[in-house]
Parts: sequence; structure tokens; C-alpha cells
Amino acid sequence: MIDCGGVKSLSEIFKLLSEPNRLRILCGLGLECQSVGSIVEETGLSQTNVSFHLRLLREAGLVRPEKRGPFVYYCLPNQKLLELLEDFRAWTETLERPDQCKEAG
Amino acid sequence: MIDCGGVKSLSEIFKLLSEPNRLRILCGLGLECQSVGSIVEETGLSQTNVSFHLRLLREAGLVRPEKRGPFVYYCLPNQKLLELLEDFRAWTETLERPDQCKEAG
DNA sequence: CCGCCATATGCGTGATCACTTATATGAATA
DNA sequence: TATTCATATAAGTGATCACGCATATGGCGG
Repeated sequence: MIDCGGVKSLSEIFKLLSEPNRLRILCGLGLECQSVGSIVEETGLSQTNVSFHLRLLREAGLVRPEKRGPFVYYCLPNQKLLELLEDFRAWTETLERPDQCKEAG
Repeated sequence: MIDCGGVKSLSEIFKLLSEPNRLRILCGLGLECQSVGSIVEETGLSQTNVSFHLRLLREAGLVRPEKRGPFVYYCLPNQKLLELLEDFRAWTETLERPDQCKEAG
């Protein structure tokens, strides 16, 4: 059973994952380590914004920086996160939402 | 691999899970269905606030309401969510945070 | 040392969100 | 039908957050 005492730290992780751009960054990192510039290109976000998100992810330990010459490559600490994300994604597709088709015309 | 096209909907789920009180509510529901009043007692939140959170969770399909007399009981649609949460929690404990002991004396 | 490149940080701002104070719905009872 | 209990909704507010702009750091070539 879930340890409710750990709800706080768990919710902080989920908060990091709740931002679509951050999730895209992590998703892209799954394949291989990427430099900041590479992430900027791939996501279309500003360099400032990417660095901002990377800082949050880094401080939480969700990504790990690797200096290579003048570049900083960011990597996932392990592949487990990708499995968890995939499990979550698969599960969300099984969810049945109640009728809330207010916009349906 | 993660389907990046589904990042949006996945992030919305994580946003719901990123609120500590919502996570506590879900955590409590894992054991058994609970009435709104019961959740209010257990969490110490206001009834208004609990109803507010339950609405978000309900609209996303994360909880399911069951009318029983004058009460409304909320249940998890399945136990899979608890497994996923537990997996996530276990994984977060393996994360190594970088030095960020700015407050350390 | 100076300038250039890659990346990081600080401030300001508009948007989003959690929560509160009233109020509404809906069932059960008298 | 009026009252009471359980729950839901609405509007307002303070806090948090994502992002842009400007600027700082740090390595490398000249």
C-alpha cells in the first residue's frame, strides 16, 4: 500500500512531470543524452526556457548533466522512468471519463 | 518508447496527481470507497475543498462516484493506480539529488 | 587578455491554481 | 411543503508557475 507519509515528495515529482514541455524533454532524453542546444531545436522552446526546465529536473535528480567540451549533455539517470511513463500512459487510456461533453454540438 | 503525441493528456493526469491533498485522497480511497464526509474527516480539508478536488478527479476518470442513500461514495476505478503510485514512489527513492545544500550550515 | 559560443541565472509579468465564503441542489423526514 | 443533512457549484483572492528579456558565467580560439 502507498505510504501516505511520502505523498509530499511524490507530489513534487508529479508536479515536475505535469508540465508538457518538461515531459517532452524527458521523453526526448529517453533515446539518448542530448545537449541543451539539441533540446532547444527539438522542442522549439527558447534556450532560456529549456535551461529553466532543466534546472528543475536536475535539482530533482530526474536528469543528470554531463559536460562534454563546451556543451552540457543531459541524460536520464536510468531507463526506469521511461517504463513508468509508459505504464502510466497505457493506464490512462483505460480510463473512462464520465459524460462531460458540454462543448459537443 | 513513449508516444510523445500523448504527452498532453499524460501531463494532465500528472497535474492532478501533483497536488498533495488530491494524492492523499486517492491514497485513502485505495483501501475502500469513501463518502465525501469521510474524506473530509480523514484529510481535515474543508468540504468545499474536497468536493472541488473530487470534481477534478471525477472528470478525469480517476475516481468514480457511487450514490448510496444520501451519501456519495467515491472509489478508484481499479487498483492499477495504486500499483503505479507505489512503483513511482519506490523509484523516486532511488534518485540521487545533486548538491543543493544551500541552507546547510 | 578579448571575443565568441554554449549554457545558466535574475527579474518582471500574465496565467493558472488551490482554497475560502456564500449559495444551490437533492434526498429523506416530519 | 418546510426542514435538515450531504454534497455540489460559483465568485473572489492570494500564491505559484511558465515564460520572455536582459545579463552573467565559463570554456575555447585568436
